[in-house]
Amino acid sequence: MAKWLVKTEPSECSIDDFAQKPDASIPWDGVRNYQARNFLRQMAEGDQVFIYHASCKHIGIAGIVRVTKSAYPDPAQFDAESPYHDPKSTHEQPRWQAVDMQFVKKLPKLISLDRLKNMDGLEDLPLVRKGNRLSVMPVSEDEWQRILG
DNA sequence: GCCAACGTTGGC
DNA sequence: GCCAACGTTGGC
Repeated sequence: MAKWLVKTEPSECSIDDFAQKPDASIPWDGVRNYQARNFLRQMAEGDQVFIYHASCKHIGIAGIVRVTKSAYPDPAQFDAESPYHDPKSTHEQPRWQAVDMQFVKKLPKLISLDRLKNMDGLEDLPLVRKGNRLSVMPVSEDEWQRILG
């Protein structure tokens, strides 16, 4: 079972939004980057995912969710009213995918970006590399355990 | 296919 | 709010 990390602005969707509806599957949509999309496509039901809070006061990994539905066409791409609308996308050949995710747990204490940067064994994690903007990335089992450890 | 211009991300 | 880094767009 693979492990992942996704970035989010907590003002948009935070770990608390998942925690408030622990039984609900929440769509993870709006990914509009090809590399991130390709990782979304690889997600399988049951995969665990770190929720990373970005562009906010307390930056870092805030909790864990799991994939409840693997990739399907992101409805927002067809919605002309949506900020995620993509006029070049068609139902026949949708460009963008979404997955559904469900709450697993909130970490007792947020793991800050600063701590992640100073942790051994995370050198290959795109998150801590300078200038990296990838919003969906794989996390190896070893990296996952080091982060939780 | 190149690359300059532009837009976005995201830490600080 | 600033700005470095990066991705995308579009003219040529």
